[in-house]
Amino acid sequence: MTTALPKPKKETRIQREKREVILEAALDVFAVHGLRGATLDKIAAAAGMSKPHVVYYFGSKDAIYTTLLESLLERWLSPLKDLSPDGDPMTEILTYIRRKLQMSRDMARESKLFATEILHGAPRTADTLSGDLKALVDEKAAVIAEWSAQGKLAPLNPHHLIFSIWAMTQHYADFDIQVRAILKPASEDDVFDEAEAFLTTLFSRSLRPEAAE
Amino acid sequence: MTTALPKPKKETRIQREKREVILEAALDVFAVHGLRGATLDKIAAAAGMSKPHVVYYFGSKDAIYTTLLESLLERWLSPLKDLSPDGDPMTEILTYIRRKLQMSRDMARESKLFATEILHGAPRTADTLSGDLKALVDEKAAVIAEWSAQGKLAPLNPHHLIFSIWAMTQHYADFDIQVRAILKPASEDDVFDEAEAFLTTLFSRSLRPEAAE
DNA sequence: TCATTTTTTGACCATTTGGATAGAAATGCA
DNA sequence: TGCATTTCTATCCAAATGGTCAAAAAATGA
Repeated sequence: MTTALPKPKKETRIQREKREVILEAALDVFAVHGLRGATLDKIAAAAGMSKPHVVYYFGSKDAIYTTLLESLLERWLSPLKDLSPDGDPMTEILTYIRRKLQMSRDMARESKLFATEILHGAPRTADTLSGDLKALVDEKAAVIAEWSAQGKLAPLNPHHLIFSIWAMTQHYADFDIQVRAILKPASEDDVFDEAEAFLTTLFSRSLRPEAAE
Repeated sequence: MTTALPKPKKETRIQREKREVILEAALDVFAVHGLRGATLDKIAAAAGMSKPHVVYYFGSKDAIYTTLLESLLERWLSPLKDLSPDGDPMTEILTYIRRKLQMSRDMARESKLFATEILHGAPRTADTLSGDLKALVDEKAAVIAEWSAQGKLAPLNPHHLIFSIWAMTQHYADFDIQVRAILKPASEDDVFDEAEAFLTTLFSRSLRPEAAE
């Protein structure tokens, strides 16, 4: 993001493209090897350019990693942001689950990137977690709690409900190796179709207002 | 590693103790930094001995990691192994969930170790996953399916049920940083007590026979 | 066109790190 | 006690790796 103060200096087309190629290649490498396991050589090879060239565009391996994390965060959280207090409660939550599962299917590398980061202590995401992310989750948890209070959903701890949706949907991306080793599915799609049916059943049974005891 | 053929050579007490100290220290380091991020120096420092000494007992960093993985696997899977076809279905499953959650509380480092391993492609666990683990899961899934067929549980894809239990319980160990950043709990225990209540409610509602639609 | 800027890389460097060597200290055993 | 084995570490080495440098090649603009 150009600070625009000394030199607005529009980013050239070639710069935008090269940075994009590097980020794409780095995502591949980081998702498989993690930050420490990824090397500039591997990233450069995956991007089809020399190592100094990669450094020329980003300055350091760490900068690539940080840039990736930041640029993905927005897209990563958008399904939760879209959960609307004005919609039908059950529909809103089931839609959120489906969209999150869809992201595990389409953005498995990104999911693994975040998972590794948090697993290793989130050294460069800690602020976001207890700042923006906490605020977002608290806001949506309040929406869900309100739905429960109005009798539109069975009562269920809303924070843990959100955690459980994260855990279960991301599981299919982060631990895909294990899931596939056990299910031995004919196609990748089978897993996600089954998962969607399972999650829909699980949560609709638990959240139907009559389900309360 | 003595091949044990020419000399059975009973392991001395000091050997057993030192190896134990090293494994304990290595678990600390691997859980935080992953295989690549962990260095022999860090492990040696954590174990309170010199680097060559660590190598003397295990031969290589990789050997320590592999030994850890193997020696933990048994304990890791024991709660699922104990799920008995002869017990009360709902009790068996809720007990399994509670024991698995207990393990996330007491063995967070081990959970992170496995998570990182699988996340990065399970290069040295792939055989176990599609062999012993698959067999175990298939066996227990069959038990659950049978319970459903007998009308003792609401029908629910048993494989995905097991996945969901893994995902949700391990989430509290693997992503503890994120969970704590959002909940800001007064004590660690609060999180797990809430989680146990949540999971019990979620699964008992979904599995009660009447819950089927 | 030709000077200037940007893009690209081969060669190189310093640090980190896994691990080997050799020998010192401790221990066990006759 | 004295020899053999085990335990332990200081030191060193080679490979891997993040990053620099100088200079070539390509693009840009007057």
